[in-house]
Amino acid sequence: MSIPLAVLSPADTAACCTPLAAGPLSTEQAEQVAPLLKALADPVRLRLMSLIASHDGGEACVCDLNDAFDLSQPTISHHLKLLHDAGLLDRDKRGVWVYYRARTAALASLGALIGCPPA
Amino acid sequence: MSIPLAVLSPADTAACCTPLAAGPLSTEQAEQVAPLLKALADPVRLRLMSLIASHDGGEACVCDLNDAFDLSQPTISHHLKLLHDAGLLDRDKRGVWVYYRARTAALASLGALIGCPPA
DNA sequence: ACAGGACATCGACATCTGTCAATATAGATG
DNA sequence: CATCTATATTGACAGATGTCGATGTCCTGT
Repeated sequence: MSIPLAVLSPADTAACCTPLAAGPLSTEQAEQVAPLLKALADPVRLRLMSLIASHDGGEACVCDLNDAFDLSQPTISHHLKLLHDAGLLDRDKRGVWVYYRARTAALASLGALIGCPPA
Repeated sequence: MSIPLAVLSPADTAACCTPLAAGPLSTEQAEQVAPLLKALADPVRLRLMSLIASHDGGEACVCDLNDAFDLSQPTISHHLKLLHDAGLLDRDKRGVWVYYRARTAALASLGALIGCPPA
């Protein structure tokens, strides 16, 4: 199933700069956006996202990610699942390895909703 | 005490567009940013921020905010405290009333870190 | 000084979250 | 098939989080 980003992604929000300040969010909108922020709101998951997003080709193998943390393999797998379930990561299994790719469109929409640097 | 936004606010991040993808976040950076996201990662607090940020003069009285939710007054007070402690809201007591103001600079820095719409 | 209203703090509670060790699954290779 | 390796799932547990009712604090009028 695809990720419902309708709240975030319409072209008019691309006009940029704190739609948060553009008008009160509806309860429904808030309840759709909060889970995305919650998925990002953890130091480990933030680092995972930045590691993946900044990796060559915009994707990274789990095997590389495990080594970057002082955490157990199941814990990393758990965080990756949360990010994937939230729609912030795409998953691609190739042979024995699994590659995750950052959904930059989702990140951009989220960032735009929170606030952009004032032109 | 002032809020440490050094991780976010230097002018070079204003260049915009997913610094998340610009390079791996350090553990320290991730641990500084995550609490800000965590403060925002709740439907009630998201609505509070948008209500305050979009209110006349960029500030709102608690008395108005309480009415906008189906929650007890202590609960709203609690959420406001979290946002204030995270550095996303300024607090200003005037007489019997307390006014909260959105820290748009903090929001903009956060938004820029997560991602902006590709130019 | 007193009473009333606006907001914060406290204590309690159920639920959610991050972590691990143990185990399962699935693909590659002998 | 048997085995090894990479990743996911499960079960358990300590600690964090959202909510409330009760109570405290501080300002303003009377």
